[in-house]
Formats: sequence, C-alpha cells, structure tokens
Amino acid sequence: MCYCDVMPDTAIRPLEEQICFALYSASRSITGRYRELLAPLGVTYPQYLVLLVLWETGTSTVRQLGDRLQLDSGTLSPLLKRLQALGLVTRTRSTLDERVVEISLTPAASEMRNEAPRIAEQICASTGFALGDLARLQGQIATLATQVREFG
Amino acid sequence: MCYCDVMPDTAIRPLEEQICFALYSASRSITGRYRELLAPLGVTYPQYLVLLVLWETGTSTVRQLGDRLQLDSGTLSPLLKRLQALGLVTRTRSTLDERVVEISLTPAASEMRNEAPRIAEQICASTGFALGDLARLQGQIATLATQVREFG
DNA sequence: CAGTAACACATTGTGCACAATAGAATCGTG
DNA sequence: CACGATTCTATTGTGCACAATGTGTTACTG
Repeated sequence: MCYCDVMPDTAIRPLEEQICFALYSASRSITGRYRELLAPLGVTYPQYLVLLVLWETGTSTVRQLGDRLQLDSGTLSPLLKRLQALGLVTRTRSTLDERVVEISLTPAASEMRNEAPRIAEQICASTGFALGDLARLQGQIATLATQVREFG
Repeated sequence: MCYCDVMPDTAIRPLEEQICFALYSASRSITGRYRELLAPLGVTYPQYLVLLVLWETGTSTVRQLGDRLQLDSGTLSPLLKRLQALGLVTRTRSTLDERVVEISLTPAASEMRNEAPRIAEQICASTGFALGDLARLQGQIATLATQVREFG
C-alpha cells in the first residue's frame, strides 16, 4: 500500500500533503509572479516561453515549439497569432514543406531579450532558495515530470 | 548576480533548466495522469480537489474552498455549478449570513470517496519516486510556493 | 504512379485561471 | 440608528490547456 497520498486506514491525506497539489499550487504561484514581471512587456507566461525558445533558436516550426514546451497546436496556434498581432513574431509557411509554418522573431522581440536576465534574477530571488538548492529541486521536478509522462 | 536562470554573460538558461518551467511542465504532466484516472468518475482534477476538501470537512463555504485551494470565485462559481449539475454537491445560501453559500456533498459524492485511495496510490507509483523522497520533494515545493506567494 | 497512410497545422468546444466589476448583505463607527 | 466600508458570491472577458476533428501536404507501398 502506498502511504504517499493515503493513510493506513484509507483515510486520504489532506491536499496540502499531496505532491500534485504542491506542483499545481506552486506552478500557479510562480506564474503569478511572472505575470507581474511580464506585465510591462505585455506578454503572458506561455507567450514568454515561446520567446525563450525563439531567442535560442531564432526560428522554429510550430511542431518544434510544441515538442519543446509540450504544447499542441490547439494551444499554440491562437497563442502565436496573438504574438503576431503584438508584432513579436512572423509566421511564414515553409516553401520546402508546405505543411510547416515557421515562426521567427521580429526585431522588437529580439530587443525584449535584454529584459530576460533581470526577470529571471527576480524569479530566483522570489523563491527564497539558494541557487544550488533551486537547481537540485528543478532537476528532481523535471525527472518526476519525465517519469510521469513516459511511464505513467 | 543570479545564476539560477541566467548565465554570466547574460545568456539565458534554456527553459529546461528553469524552475518555473519545471513546475509548469510537471504540473501539467501529473494533472494529465489524474485526467486518465478520474475519467471513469467523470470529474476533472480541479473538481476532484474540491471533493478532497469536502470529504475532509463535509461542508465548506465558497470562501473556505477558495482559501484552501488558492482559487477565487471566478474559478469556483462555475466549477461548483458543474459539480452541482453532476449531482455531486448541493449549494445552499446560509441563513445566518445571506452572503455565504455553503457547499455540501451528496451521497453520490460520498460514495466516490472509496475510489480516492486507489487513485492516490497510482499517482504515487507513476512518479517513480520512493515515498520518502516524494514527501521531501512535496515539502520543498510547498515551501517555495508559500515563499513566492507571501514574499514575492 | 495510384492510393493510402502519416504528418503539420488549424478549428471547435469544454473547462479552468484570473483580473475587473457588480450586487447584496453585514459590520463598524460616529 | 445611519451610513460608509468591508465581506461574500457571481458575472464578464481574456487567455491558456486539451480532446476531437478537419484540411491540405508529403511520404510510403504495392
């Protein structure tokens, strides 16, 4: 019998002691902190994630963005249209493979990259964790996510 | 300077190494696992969280549910109406304070509680973590969330 | 090379999250 | 007791997530 979320007599652990609620709650808390920091830039956290990938790659297909962020086209298609409406990305259909849409940064979005280090720094500070502890924690959470996705 | 999400030369850490993305990604992964397990019961994960609280308290006000789950009425009001439509909760306005709406379990929802231990057990197994490690991880994540909410 | 399978992206519909606002009830203070 | 402030819930509007489906394109296979 598993004692993780369940007590011996089949009583249920309060949600404050369940791993999923911890992840769910923490994710929303830290996303809320990002919301404050990203407000001046006018983008949401999922939009910022797309920019993070594009700052690294320059150009990505919708598929590549989806693989990286674990998001499908149902989420990305409208999100990318909003980024395009904000003048931050361009969407051009590939000439080699007409199924593919390539997403590229505009100069405005490239400029925004300068703000990223300060934002990341403030997020780290908000956690109250030492950097080593934070890295260790991040690694364990990433391992758990991979495990659940692949062998759940 | 913070090295958590930021490299010395102001290069940005790839999102795979950022704590927020780890939380965001892990939360969605494990919620997806819950989705499979909860499908036979016909409820979503946020709805299940409400049931978890009510299995513990029997009756709660909307405010109490919101405090516990860190959700506001904009999220809870429609969610609770859906739970009512499913025949799992009743919503009655308090006679002592007419502003308050009290949420109570129906017998059908009380029955469902028997399924909870098995679900929790399978979630624990899906993580691939030892129970002690899982508890330690859960504690650290909860600490981080509190820190970000209160001192972010 | 014809036909079918696989792939990339978009669309539709449902259900969260959350900000902003509204409306009704209660509380506190003069 | 009056009345302004606070509390509790609901509503509206925007933006994710995700399942299911549709459409056009490319790849495979006989």
